[in-house]
Amino acid sequence: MDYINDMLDISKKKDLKRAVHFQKKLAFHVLLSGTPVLDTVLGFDASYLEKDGKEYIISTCSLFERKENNFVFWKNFYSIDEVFFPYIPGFFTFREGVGFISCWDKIPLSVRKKVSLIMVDGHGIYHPHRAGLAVYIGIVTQIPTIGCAKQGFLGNYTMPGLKRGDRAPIIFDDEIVGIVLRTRDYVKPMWISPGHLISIDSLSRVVLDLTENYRIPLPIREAHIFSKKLKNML
DNA sequence: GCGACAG
DNA sequence: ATCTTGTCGC
Ligand SMILES: [Mg+2]
Repeated sequence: MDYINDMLDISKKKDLKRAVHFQKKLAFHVLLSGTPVLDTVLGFDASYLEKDGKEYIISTCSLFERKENNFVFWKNFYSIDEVFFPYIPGFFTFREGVGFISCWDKIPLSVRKKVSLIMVDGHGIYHPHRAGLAVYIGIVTQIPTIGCAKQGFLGNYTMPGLKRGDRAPIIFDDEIVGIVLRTRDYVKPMWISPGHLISIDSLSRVVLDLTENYRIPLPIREAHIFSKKLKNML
């Protein structure tokens, strides 16, 4: 099946019935194993803008490379597209997935193939059909992907301890689908779940390695700042 | 049926 | 996500 064109078509037609079916198929192909190598990490985020009654999404991909024991900014990419699909919890892929595909297209193949991990501002398998935005991106790119959300969603979880590194499992449909992870002392935690090609056990190690002075993982934070900067320049 | 509900 | 300045607290 054509994950890209099918998703784009569903998004443009706002076809929720097909969207549900699409997500169920997506979930079937998720692989919850693997510990990604952290060489080049990509962070994805987006911001929105209204112009002449039309809504546009400003999508950004920020790349960081590991040098020794820390990550150094490499380069940014962006795209701007009109969006038709509204924000509906549980159908985020059909809104921001469109932006990701567009931005990913801007990245040269030589750069793309260096990416060893993708971090997404949203959920992975912690989703009604175990097919959040991070799952979609992971399956389309076939690169290990992690969903890093700023808020919880469905299911059950308890809040972790107050220190960086403290965590608690997220349970949905009687299964552990991710973790609530404290990335900074005394600061609101992050809700982390696998997108594709990564195990739940390796989630905390990877996310903590990419968060030091801020709550949000470095690549996602940079993508967020960059998309807003672009927006304010238009 | 009602309310909650990633960004 | 977006509309928005200063301000309080860890
Ligand atoms: Mg975002």
